[in-house]
Amino acid sequence: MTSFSERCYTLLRKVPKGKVTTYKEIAKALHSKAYRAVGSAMHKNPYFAARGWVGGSNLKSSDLVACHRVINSDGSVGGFASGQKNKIKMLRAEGIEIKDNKIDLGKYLYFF
DNA sequence: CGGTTGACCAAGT
DNA sequence: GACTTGGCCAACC
Repeated sequence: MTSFSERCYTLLRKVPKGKVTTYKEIAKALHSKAYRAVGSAMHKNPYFAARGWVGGSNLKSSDLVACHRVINSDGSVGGFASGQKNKIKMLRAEGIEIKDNKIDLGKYLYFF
C-alpha cells in the first residue's frame, strides 16, 4: 500500500495530540502539490477516527488517523465527513482553541 | 484513456 | 464577508 492516500495517513499519524497540520503542509511534506488529493484521501479514509472517537472507541488509536487535526492553510477548520461541528469539538477536546472556526496556526501548527 | 469530482489554494471581484 | 476563476493533483468511472 504505497498509494498517495496511504502516505497521507502515515504522515498524519506523526502529528501529536494538541497540534494540527494543513492540507498544504501534508502535500509539501510529500513533495507534491496535491492539496486537493489530500482532502480527498481524508474524506475516503478507512481509518476514520471519528467513528471510534465519539461512539465508544472500538478501535485502537494507533490504528486510526487523526483526520480532525488537518485544517485549511488559512487556519479555518475546513470540512469534515461527519460535520465540521464535530471536528471542532474533537479539536477543543485536545486543548486546541478555536475562534470563529479559525485556529491559531502560530501556536498549534505541527512542523514535520 | 478522457472526463468528472473534491474535507484545497490563491487571487480577484 | 461572500462569491467566481483558474490552477493543482489523485482517485474513480
